[in-house]
Amino acid sequence: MTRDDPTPLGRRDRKKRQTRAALATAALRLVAERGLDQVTVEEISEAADVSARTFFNYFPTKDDALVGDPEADRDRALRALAAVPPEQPALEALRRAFTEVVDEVQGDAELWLLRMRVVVQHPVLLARLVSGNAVTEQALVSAVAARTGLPPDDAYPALVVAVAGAALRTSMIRWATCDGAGSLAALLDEAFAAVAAGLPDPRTS
Amino acid sequence: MTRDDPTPLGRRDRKKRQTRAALATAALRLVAERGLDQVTVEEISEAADVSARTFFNYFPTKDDALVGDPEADRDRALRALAAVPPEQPALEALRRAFTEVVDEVQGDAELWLLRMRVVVQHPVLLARLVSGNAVTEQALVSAVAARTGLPPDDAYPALVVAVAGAALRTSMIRWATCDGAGSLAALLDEAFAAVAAGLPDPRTS
DNA sequence: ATAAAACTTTGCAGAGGCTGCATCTTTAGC
DNA sequence: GCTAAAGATGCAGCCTCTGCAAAGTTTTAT
Repeated sequence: MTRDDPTPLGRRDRKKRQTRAALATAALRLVAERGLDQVTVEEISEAADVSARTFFNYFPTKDDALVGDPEADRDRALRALAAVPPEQPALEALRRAFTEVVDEVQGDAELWLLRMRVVVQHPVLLARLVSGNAVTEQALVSAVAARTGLPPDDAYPALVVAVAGAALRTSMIRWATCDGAGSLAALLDEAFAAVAAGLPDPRTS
Repeated sequence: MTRDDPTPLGRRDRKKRQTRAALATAALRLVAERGLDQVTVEEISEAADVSARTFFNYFPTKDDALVGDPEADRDRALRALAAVPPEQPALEALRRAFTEVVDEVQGDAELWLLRMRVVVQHPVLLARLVSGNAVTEQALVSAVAARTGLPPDDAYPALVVAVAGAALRTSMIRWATCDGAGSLAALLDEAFAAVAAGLPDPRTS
């Protein structure tokens, strides 16, 4: 009758995840209430019931506690991208890869809505959210270059990835400003459709 | 025989510009040599022959000394955008606005090549370069919304602006990685043409 | 020319972000 | 249980950035 534990993690790793989550949510909650500069690391740590020093064992920066875990998202996106058959055009492949990420986001809607609210009110963080993608972006560019077989100095891979990223970003912001009403995936599809159509001026439609 | 001074600035403003430029170039040079974390504000200030305290009278942040003057670029872009007749589609209007900015960049090629080299090696700065645009972007979104007459909650303006920004960013990085060989304006036009065509997969052409 | 006004530079003190190191506690594996 | 690895904590210290007040300099008005 003993089922496989869905999480083969020991108590130690469980506690780590727990502490990390506690710090992240405490940070988001406090910053949402008071603003970025009115919250110190010490206050965040206290809210999560750990020492201030421990905070920096989990996040290299105060900001990093607010923007989530870009590495996880990157891995997810890369795996999803690799799963799309190479015959598919790059833009469509990226749309599918991002759909994966977007599903994850909508699964944690509560958390992500709070996060996006905080992020749009503090452009420094928006920057950080994008720069977390700077690493991601490079990986995606390489993947696209490989799948299209283009020479490594071609402009296309970097351009598609950057544009697709722009579509994802605006979709997420739009989703958050509507307080999560509606499907994020649908917004993303709309955005990608508009891009694939060459962004025609809507007046002339 | 007294000609009009081409710069109607007093000695005070001239010195301010001079100091600002000295700080910015010193910062870029030092960071290019040693890396972002191996340069302190005190060293930058010393290289520019002012006190460390004065540095912060010019730039709110060490990073800000490296990314240039986004406000100036924003104003230029907005003015250029306003000058494009409203019948032109939004994407084309943005292309022309950015051409203005790009001309300015290529005018200061030396400085901008150094800046881009520094920026690509420090994603945090890339972030800052983009976030300087976060303010710019909002202004551009409003301008596009106004010129297209779309409802303020429409997704289109934010999407075109973000995508156009992505095209600008990748073009500038591409230009810098080729050490400024070739015309930045030409690269930008290529990128915008690809976007306007819907980013078709280059293999199927 | 001179004095007042306006602005800049600078030093100082201090808060907060962040790191390295040593120590102590908890957990995992035997 | 015992030992070794890993995490948590405290502490000292550097750096970024800000407010304040004391110079010093440029501009303006007389």
